[in-house]
Amino acid sequence: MRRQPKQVRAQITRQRLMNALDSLLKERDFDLISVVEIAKEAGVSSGLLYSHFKNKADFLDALLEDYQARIVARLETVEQSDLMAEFKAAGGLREALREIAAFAYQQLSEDAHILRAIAHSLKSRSALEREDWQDIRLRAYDTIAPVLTVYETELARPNDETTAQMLVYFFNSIYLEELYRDPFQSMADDIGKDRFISEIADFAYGYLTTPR
Amino acid sequence: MRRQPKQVRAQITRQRLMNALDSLLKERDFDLISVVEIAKEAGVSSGLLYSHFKNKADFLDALLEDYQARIVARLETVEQSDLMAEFKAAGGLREALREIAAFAYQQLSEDAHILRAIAHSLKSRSALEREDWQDIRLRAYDTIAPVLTVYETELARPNDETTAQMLVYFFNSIYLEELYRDPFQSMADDIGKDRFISEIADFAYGYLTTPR
Amino acid sequence: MRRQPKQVRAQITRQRLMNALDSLLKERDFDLISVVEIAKEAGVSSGLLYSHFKNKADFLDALLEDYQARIVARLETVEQSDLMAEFKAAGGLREALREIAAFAYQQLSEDAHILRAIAHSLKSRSALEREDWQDIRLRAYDTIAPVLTVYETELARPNDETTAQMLVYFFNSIYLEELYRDPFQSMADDIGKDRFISEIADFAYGYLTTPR
Amino acid sequence: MRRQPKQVRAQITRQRLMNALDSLLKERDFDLISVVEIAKEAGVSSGLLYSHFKNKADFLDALLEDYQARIVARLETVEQSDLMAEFKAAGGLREALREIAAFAYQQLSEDAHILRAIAHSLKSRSALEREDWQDIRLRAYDTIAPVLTVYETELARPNDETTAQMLVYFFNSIYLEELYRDPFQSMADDIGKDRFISEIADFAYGYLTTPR
DNA sequence: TATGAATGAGGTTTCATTCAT
DNA sequence: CATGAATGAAACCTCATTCAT
Repeated sequence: MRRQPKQVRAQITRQRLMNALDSLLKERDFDLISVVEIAKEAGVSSGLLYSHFKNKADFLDALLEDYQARIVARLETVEQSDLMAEFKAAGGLREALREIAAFAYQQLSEDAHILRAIAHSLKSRSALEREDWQDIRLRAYDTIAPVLTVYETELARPNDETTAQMLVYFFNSIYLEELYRDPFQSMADDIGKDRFISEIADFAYGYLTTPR
Repeated sequence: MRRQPKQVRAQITRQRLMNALDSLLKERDFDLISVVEIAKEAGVSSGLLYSHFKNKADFLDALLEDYQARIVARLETVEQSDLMAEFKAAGGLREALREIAAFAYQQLSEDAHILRAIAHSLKSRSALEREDWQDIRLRAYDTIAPVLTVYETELARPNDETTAQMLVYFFNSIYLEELYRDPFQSMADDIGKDRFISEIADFAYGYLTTPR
Repeated sequence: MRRQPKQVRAQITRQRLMNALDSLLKERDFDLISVVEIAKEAGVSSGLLYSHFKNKADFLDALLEDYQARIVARLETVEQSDLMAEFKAAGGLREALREIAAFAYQQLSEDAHILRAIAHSLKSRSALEREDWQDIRLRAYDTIAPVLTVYETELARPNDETTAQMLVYFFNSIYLEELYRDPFQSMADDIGKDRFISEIADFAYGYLTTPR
Repeated sequence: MRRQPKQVRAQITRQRLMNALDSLLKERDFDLISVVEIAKEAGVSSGLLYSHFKNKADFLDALLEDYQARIVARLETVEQSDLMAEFKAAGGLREALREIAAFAYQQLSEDAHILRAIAHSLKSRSALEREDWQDIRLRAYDTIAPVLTVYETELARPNDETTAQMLVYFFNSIYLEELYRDPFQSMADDIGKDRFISEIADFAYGYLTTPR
């Protein structure tokens, strides 16, 4: 077996560590995950983590940065995707919002653990570093805005930045609470996931179609 | 069983410990607060905590139980208060919802750290013990339902349990995210607290006045 | 109810503390018994212990000294008792030794916990203080010696100090091990208490009736 | 399951920890020895103990298990050794018992601290786990029995299990008391070690040669 | 690069002892 | 005398981090 070129091998290790942490974050808070556990999950030694990252916090940062890049790429993709076309071709605003609500739910299901980690991590940071994350909110707004424009006639509210931001904020907050809440308190479990999403879409629809 | 201090001095100390924890929970998760810190904040020695509570977890439980009793009492008070009368005497549903939204925001501002601690604590508990907390959600629903009834003619949605529950859930989720989020991501800071509350009330109003 | 005279009241408390410790020593080593436990068992407050004794170790010392006085008194009593007469009037040396063995076993059953505590306590003491305990061994020898004299014709060994001391030592060691050993290793449980005592008496009998 | 160190270095450290504990047990009860002390004695940091053993109790268990294996091996060795041949070729039962008594004393001198630790440890165990230790008693009996058979004509007592067990029990109890007792109470110090052993052998000899 | 043994600071908890009441 | 709240040293244990191999 030929040895992997050093750089490539290091890249692979780095990725395995990242995946390991990502995986463990789905079940536990970052603080409750030990370096040894991450290493074991990644199938490498714990010391190796410190060849790749300055320390444990820095490791989490790296994961979050990677995620950031990925989510920006994904949002860009969405903007030009069939999905976007579908949103625009829906029967009307209500229908479009239901699709958006379902899409947002699905996206956030996948990323909830990361977003929680971000929230957690942001508490120990300077204001400066936060800007990148604020960018993402703006991007999400850029994605929603064009769809709203398509159904502008149905809107009772100005199709401005605040409106779009409130929508993004709304979906984010509701879903993150839902997804990170323990199962026994979940609305989605109480009334069914689809019904839940539909009700959430109705909040958004009602908001948009009621004059300010 | 947690022991029931008989002496006045002990009661005072117990309260100081509780207040210290309550205060620290406003800035940090329970897991990140050390017993020594709590004791220092309370102005007592660390060992003393263990004459009042079996261990650190039990200490948090005691705080949450106290809070539970307080919140139940408060909800009962609200049900018969002038506030309730005000809600019912508002100019209409929209006006009532704004008042409710403002009231809910103010209440949750005070309790957000405790509710976070509850969510955190619930993760390590049996289903049985959760029931008390579910009761509280039902109580909140009992508080909102009568107000909705007053404005029943304005509702496009059935004035049933699901509707009221969605409302409670909505306020809870949105506000908890807002209040526990770090300030740099806060909508209330971006657009102003009153405007934020007003927008949130509009989500609720739109939801209620749009046919299902 | 008239208040007890101070001195008497203090004496009673002291005795209750002593009894509490004595009682607890039957189930646990001194180190594993907390001051609070002793106080609770005695029905007094923990601080009170320190009005009567300098510290925890001093408290044990006091108990042991009391025991010492009691045992000396008891040995004196035995020397002039019917029991002694019985030993001397037994059918022969073997019979006498069986009675002595049974008596010693019964006495040590009652005192095993104290003797253990003594052994434990002696490890942290100066040689000087030990003398009192050596006295007791001599006393026990004084008790046995006259009985041996009665059956002197049966002895194959000189009726001297060493012989008597070996006997005392023998009973002490065997019984203390037996009584303090955990039940699953006990010979008395394996072959029956009476049989065990009889075998032990036979060791003594064989020892005494075999020429040096 | 205790983990099985794979690396040589780890094995050495493990042994150093074991030796350190073994050494400290010679002067103090396990409960009175702190983890920090053990680590200091072993020349390592305290935390390291926990990479080798689950906790302090588990650490003692490991030591005892190692000892158990060693003692079983040793008993097997004795059974086929020159020593055994010597016992059998002694001038007679009395001579043989003196040799056995001396041998047992020497063995127990080396192991007294461990046997004390076992006794102590057994108090917090289930009956099941004790069986291994009972095996050892039986093994000791197996070692003595063949010697007794050689001198069967001198025995006045049946050469059966009870007899052999009483002998093992006798040596164990007497010697453990003697060796663990503090020096100022020791018979061996009072009358000389060899004399003491000789007297002890005489107890055994008298027991065996006196009809039941 | 990679390993995992080793470190040591820091966390929770216990308990003998003191002291205000 | 008596109480029990309060103290603080010391115990066990965890885990991020370092470093010899």
